[in-house]
Amino acid sequence: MGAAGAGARRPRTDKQRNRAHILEVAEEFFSERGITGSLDAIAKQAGVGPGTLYRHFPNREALLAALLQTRDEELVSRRDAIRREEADSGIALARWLEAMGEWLTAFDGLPEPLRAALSEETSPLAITCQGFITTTDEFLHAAQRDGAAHPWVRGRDLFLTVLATAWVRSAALADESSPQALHALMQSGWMTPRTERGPLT
Amino acid sequence: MGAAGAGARRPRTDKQRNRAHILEVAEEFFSERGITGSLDAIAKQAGVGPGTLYRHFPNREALLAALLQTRDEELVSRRDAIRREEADSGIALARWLEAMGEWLTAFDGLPEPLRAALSEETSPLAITCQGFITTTDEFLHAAQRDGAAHPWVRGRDLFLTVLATAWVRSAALADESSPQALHALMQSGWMTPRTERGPLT
DNA sequence: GACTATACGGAGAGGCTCTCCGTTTCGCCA
DNA sequence: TGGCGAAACGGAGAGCCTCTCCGTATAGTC
Repeated sequence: MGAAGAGARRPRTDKQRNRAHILEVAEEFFSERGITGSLDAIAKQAGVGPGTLYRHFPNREALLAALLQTRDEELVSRRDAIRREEADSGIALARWLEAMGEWLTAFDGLPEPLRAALSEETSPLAITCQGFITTTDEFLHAAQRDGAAHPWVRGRDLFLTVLATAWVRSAALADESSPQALHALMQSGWMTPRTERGPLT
Repeated sequence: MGAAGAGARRPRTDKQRNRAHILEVAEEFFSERGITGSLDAIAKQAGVGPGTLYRHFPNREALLAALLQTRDEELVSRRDAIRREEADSGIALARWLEAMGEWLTAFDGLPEPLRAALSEETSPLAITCQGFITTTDEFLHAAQRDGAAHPWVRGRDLFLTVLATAWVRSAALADESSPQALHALMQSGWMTPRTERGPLT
């Protein structure tokens, strides 16, 4: 089973090698200087021509999407871990939102293209976002069933809030207590007053 | 009184005319296409050379700051109106935050440079932001005195929240009810439960 | 080892920001 | 009203970026 066609050639090894190497270099590049650096510079540092880079990844968004795929899988693992470990649905939701927030700090400037992708259909990043929203909805519905979250909140809104919070973080960092404050603000926005429930820390 | 020096020449009329005309064109340009358009295109449309534009406004941020000054004054008027008209400090704060949010939609893409300006000292936009934060603090302190706002919130955090909300709005607009939802989320973040107080609409 | 599909590389087109300097225009004063 | 010097103009162009095109090199197959 599985041989698509007898005439199909095995893909060239240099292609795969180049792709992998470009990704390595881009990962380091974006991590250190943010996602707005020059793609030609990445190609040069990877020792390939610009044409090669653009053939593998037709634009910055595509390159970014490929880089995020690995991290995306890590986030899926965290999601499963939370599901497994956390009995309290409110805390589970809080942990999931926090995990997404951390994921969004992988590269400086990451929130921007994700926001842009949300408005477009044909973006590889849009699929990632949609997955996040779906998962958020699952955690949220559980929390709402248990009365831990306001019933009028939706997963999409929570995702947007986390995204926006990640976006302001770089400005907030100038003031050391702002990140916590924003986190608290956001949390007290969706969370119901925990009168009958234990402290959430 | 006030003649700085006897040798001071009156500024050239073409200079002032050009400056005003560039601002007119830029206002329209930014309003229609967002703030990321080509500055050279603005110069061309204004009928001046690029050199002239850049002599008046050394970079995009300076041009933006000049454009915002007029609108800034309008916001100051609204602030004064709120102070004059609104007795309930909680509602006053809510109205002020809403006014800032509207102000931030003047041009598509405006939140981004403002966030960037927050991290820098030498930006003309930073002064504007600082003014907003100060005013927010005033409304907030009054609201906190009256028990309408949580005591742990700070003006800076509220400003950042409004800024972030304005930033996600373009993505949120894809879904028509998101803006309201985000607004509600944010508001229930800083507002204390209004048990003893009238409904806020 | 030859043959062909496949991928590579880099020159370069087109666009943007911003600068520099020769030329023009304006305000002042006689 | 005319001349003069300061002030402003304008556009060529340097430098950087994204992305394309096509002649050349190379991997896989037989």
